[in-house]
Amino acid sequence: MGRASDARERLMGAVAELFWTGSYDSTTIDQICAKAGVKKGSFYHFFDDKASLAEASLDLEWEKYRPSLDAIFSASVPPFERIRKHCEFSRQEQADLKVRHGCVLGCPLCTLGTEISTHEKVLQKKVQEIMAYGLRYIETAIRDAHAAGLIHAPDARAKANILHAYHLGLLTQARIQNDLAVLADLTAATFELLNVKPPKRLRKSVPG
Amino acid sequence: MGRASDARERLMGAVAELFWTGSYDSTTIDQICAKAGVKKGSFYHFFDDKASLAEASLDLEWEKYRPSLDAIFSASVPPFERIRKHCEFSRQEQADLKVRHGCVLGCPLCTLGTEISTHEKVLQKKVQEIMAYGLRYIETAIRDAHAAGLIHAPDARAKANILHAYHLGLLTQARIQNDLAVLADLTAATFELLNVKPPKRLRKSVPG
DNA sequence: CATTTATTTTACTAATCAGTCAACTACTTT
DNA sequence: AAAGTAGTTGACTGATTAGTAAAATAAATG
Repeated sequence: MGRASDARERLMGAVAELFWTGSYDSTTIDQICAKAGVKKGSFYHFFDDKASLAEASLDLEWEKYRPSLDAIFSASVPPFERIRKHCEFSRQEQADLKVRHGCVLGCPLCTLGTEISTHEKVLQKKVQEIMAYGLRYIETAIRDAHAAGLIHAPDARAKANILHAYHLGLLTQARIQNDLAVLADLTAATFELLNVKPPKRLRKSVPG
Repeated sequence: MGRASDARERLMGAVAELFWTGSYDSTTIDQICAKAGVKKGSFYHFFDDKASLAEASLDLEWEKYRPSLDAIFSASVPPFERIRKHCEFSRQEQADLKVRHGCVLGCPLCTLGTEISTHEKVLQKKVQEIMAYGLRYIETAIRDAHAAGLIHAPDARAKANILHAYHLGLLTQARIQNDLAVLADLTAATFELLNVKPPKRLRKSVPG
């Protein structure tokens, strides 16, 4: 088996943070190595280049993030409650990041995807793939809400697309403004988009 | 007065296109010079560095873009019609870009702002400034629509923020997906967000 | 026509970059 | 303990990079 090492994992972690707190193209391999505490020779032992590392890192970060979404969007939770929790989780996450990094960082997929889409096709595809996963959680929640008669949304995919685009747009704005206040309206506006009042206050279903 | 030159303008034009079709950090000064047909010495005659050029370019591009928005959001046009035109202008613009560049490019401000916000504070501020201008057009249209009794939106700013975030989110997705189809729903969804049917088909105002 | 001013050009430096390589180390297997 | 395997290291190369500086050129002015 040879020598054991977690350098591969350290590199993936370092790059995820550097891309998020900075940008893909401004992050050099030397920087990544320094942050991970790995020498450049080792970098090239594990990865072909920056794009390969980024690809592996996206997979890993998604696997680490997935359980959170699975919990938030659990089928055992009422559909609107899922959406509310998702909004508040997202806001809280950004607040934590601001404390830790001094900046509102927004959505890492969106940030990376926007930057590299025109010139890193392999990464673009990976970003698309993971984003599609994220959309499905919302879609399912909408579909369940429709089935429960809580909302009229015969085309759950379309409705989910709207919520998702709004959510990403707001996170993007929060990053650009570097201001958490941008996210203050996230929950309320999301339910405004659904034409319902947020749950907890709402016990009466929309007439079908 | 010395020797006349449009090298300054050529540089600003080149950089605007390079940032939009690629990214800020991956664009080198040599590339910019090559595209503008300007030697590097001349570059540094006119600008201190890439960020200074970017800043000047943002101002210029905004001045070139402004008349389009002024026309679309003319007070002589009914408020919903302004919003509809804006959506369709945006979609058409992306379609033209796709023909010209082979890629859906999304919103240049958003793309640049997302990338540089954490590490180019001067540019970030400039992006914020111009984005705020864009938001005001929507805000005014919403306010006019409310005043005309077409919609119930006592907080025009908040409503405009929602439309704006959705619009940016969709453009971002269109860039990441490299797919114009993402924008197909822009107009309809925008009016769905306003809880009204799009104009032209709508002649009856919402009951107040 | 001489001077001033604005722009252009070329050649240059020094730093940084991605990527290579061969020697070296530590662990596992036989 | 010998051999094989996996990971580490540091020194290296060549290309590309941002930025400089001084001479050359072209237009405007007196």
